[in-house]
Amino acid sequence: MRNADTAVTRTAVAPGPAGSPTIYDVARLAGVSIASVSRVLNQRGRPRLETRERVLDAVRDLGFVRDGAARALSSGLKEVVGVAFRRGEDAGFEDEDESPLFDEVVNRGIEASARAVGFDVLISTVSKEDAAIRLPALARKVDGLILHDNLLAPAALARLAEHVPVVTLASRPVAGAVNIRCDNVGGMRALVRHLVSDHGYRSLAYLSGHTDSPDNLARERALRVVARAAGVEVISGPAWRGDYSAVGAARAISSLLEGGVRLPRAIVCANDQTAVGVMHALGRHGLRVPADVAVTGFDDVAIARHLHPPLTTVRQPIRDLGSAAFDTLHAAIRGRAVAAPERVLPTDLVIRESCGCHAA
Amino acid sequence: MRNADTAVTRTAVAPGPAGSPTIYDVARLAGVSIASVSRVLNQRGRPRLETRERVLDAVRDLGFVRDGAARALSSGLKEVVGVAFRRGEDAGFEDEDESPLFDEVVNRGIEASARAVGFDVLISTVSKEDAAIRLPALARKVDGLILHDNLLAPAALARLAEHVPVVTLASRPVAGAVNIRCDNVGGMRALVRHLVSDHGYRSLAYLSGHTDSPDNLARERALRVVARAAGVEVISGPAWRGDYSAVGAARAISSLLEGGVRLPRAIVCANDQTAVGVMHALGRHGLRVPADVAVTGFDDVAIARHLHPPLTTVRQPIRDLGSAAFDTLHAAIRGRAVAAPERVLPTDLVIRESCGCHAA
DNA sequence: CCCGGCGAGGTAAGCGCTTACAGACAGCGG
DNA sequence: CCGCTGTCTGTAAGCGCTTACCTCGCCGGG
Repeated sequence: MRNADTAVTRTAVAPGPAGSPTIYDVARLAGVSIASVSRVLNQRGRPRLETRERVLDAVRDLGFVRDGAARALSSGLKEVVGVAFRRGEDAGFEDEDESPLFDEVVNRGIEASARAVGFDVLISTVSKEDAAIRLPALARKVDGLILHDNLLAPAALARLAEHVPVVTLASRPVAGAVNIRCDNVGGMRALVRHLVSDHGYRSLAYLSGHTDSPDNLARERALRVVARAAGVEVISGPAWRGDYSAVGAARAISSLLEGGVRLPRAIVCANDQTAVGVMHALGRHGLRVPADVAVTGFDDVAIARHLHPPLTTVRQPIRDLGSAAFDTLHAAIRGRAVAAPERVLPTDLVIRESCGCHAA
Repeated sequence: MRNADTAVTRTAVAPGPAGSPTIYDVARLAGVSIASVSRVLNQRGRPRLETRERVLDAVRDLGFVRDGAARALSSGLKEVVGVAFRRGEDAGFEDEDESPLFDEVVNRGIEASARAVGFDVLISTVSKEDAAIRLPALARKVDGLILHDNLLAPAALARLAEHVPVVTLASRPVAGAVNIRCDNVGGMRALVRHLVSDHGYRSLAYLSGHTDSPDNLARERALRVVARAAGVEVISGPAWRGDYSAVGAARAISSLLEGGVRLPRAIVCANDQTAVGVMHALGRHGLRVPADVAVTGFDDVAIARHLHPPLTTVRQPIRDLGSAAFDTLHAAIRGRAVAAPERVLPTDLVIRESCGCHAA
């Protein structure tokens, strides 16, 4: 009755959009109950072959696809994970950035893994200010959350994690939330040793990323530790502050150069984008890389290989970072697995030419 | 009863995730009915001030947020739009691309507009083969779809559009689906006229994008029309086929050069990424831009301004493309508005230096 | 003093699914 | 021939919300 009723109303009122067939329509056409339809669709029980076929035929004829909201409400699984990352706090957006590169690749990793198990990805850019309001709301539209950057203070994060599985990327582990990051220390150590031992450079500078990024902090610290141990000078100061972007880096280098500051033998950049900006600015001012100043990156983004000269950098398995984040989250969504509070992915030193090495 | 029941079960069984408070919990704590809670939350009717406050207090105390699936099922609005774009058909993914730039920026425009009305964005990359299966599924998780590239054949698209509002980007209008694109012809016309009339170049080549992209086709056609009218030679051939990516373009130029082909006075690229690759390859072979060969782009992506020399290109309001797509979709979701089958956004010629002009 | 009108709030019916439970029916042994 | 088992299918409850509809209490006017 309810069934016939709605069907009538529908075709009468809205023949266009909003008129998708329901499971009742399928059941009626197939001459079975909605339970049978659901069972066939979900492969539960052992429906008779004939039943199966009738249902499948009806599904095909009607072009029926289950409604996500109804399924989610009923089964308690939305099959959607939310991914939040920071964007557009300062600055208008015209010049804001030229490279969503890193996050974008991570997201692609997330998405690939998600699709493999039938999940979709709800992308949301959030500013740090409204994270406290937006994230809980986002949480109710998804089964779990992946947070880029460290969008939430530990306390707020822990509170959120009580209600929904949460995985953070390149942040710090917090009760209830697993953190995924790469081995910054190992990578940076290998890189600096190469510059110091193999090339014999005696002065370095670190052009930083966002100062509240754990990755950035860990990288800088590792550099300093190795440099100090080797008795190598580390030039630093407020002018050496970047923001992970090429424009920001170029700006920093230009103002350094125009201020007549002495440059180190090698500039170690917080990430590849920064290195792009640095090489660009250096080039503008007539400095050659690596002859005058060596430059290195971090991440091994696709462009790194195509720069002039090719960039020596530390490879992170960026895409894997995303896959790992999703897989961990998915495990948490499924059962109550997830042992370790943190998962660290390996990094590799990739030697190309910007450090002063020659192509083979 | 149901109410008390579930509450008890919950706190007993799952104190962690999955234990979000429901509207029943709020109602009980506030000492009102669920209808009142809902009314306060949705601002319907005129609840007494005291009722309002009790509800709001309870909501705050419990940290209650409405479940998206339940809301969607009940109200018929998911407040989510799906965005699908093509990715990873050919090639593994290691070298696949270096620039999600254009689509990414469009998506940001979509997201910004979506957030303004409380919508979220479900991102999904789809290959052309499984589009026919994945898109209908995606459609049932969202209120409307935005399709980048032309993922679906017109017939399939029209069928999909019968069930859910659809907006396409840079495609062709189809019954039931609105298309959003920019004024390719106007932009290209202005660009080619500048090269021909202002600079007097007598030979051009067009380094294409994907051959099944309507944008690409329109741009090439416009170029040919203007060139022919001016009696200017257009060099072409299978070697001039790119794929919108910098690596693809660099590869094309390199093989052209190594094949000893004569280059035109100016290379008009299908998009900015292509121009990046072209300039890079040209540089590698000792050719100067624009002295030996002029190069132009299309899109005016952020890097265009920072190239060496700065790129002359045609600006598309990329972000606006996304906003317009969302706004159009949103209108369709709301009521049955949406008159025109297509919306064309303006383009502007942006003259910088790669065409041969000098900086001011 | 009673009744109609009015407005706030409660009751309950769905939204389209999944699934526990019960019914129906066939095949079998006792 | 009855009852039991084991399959398959149907019935209906419920997921957490929104909202139509109705109740209740209060007020003013007749």
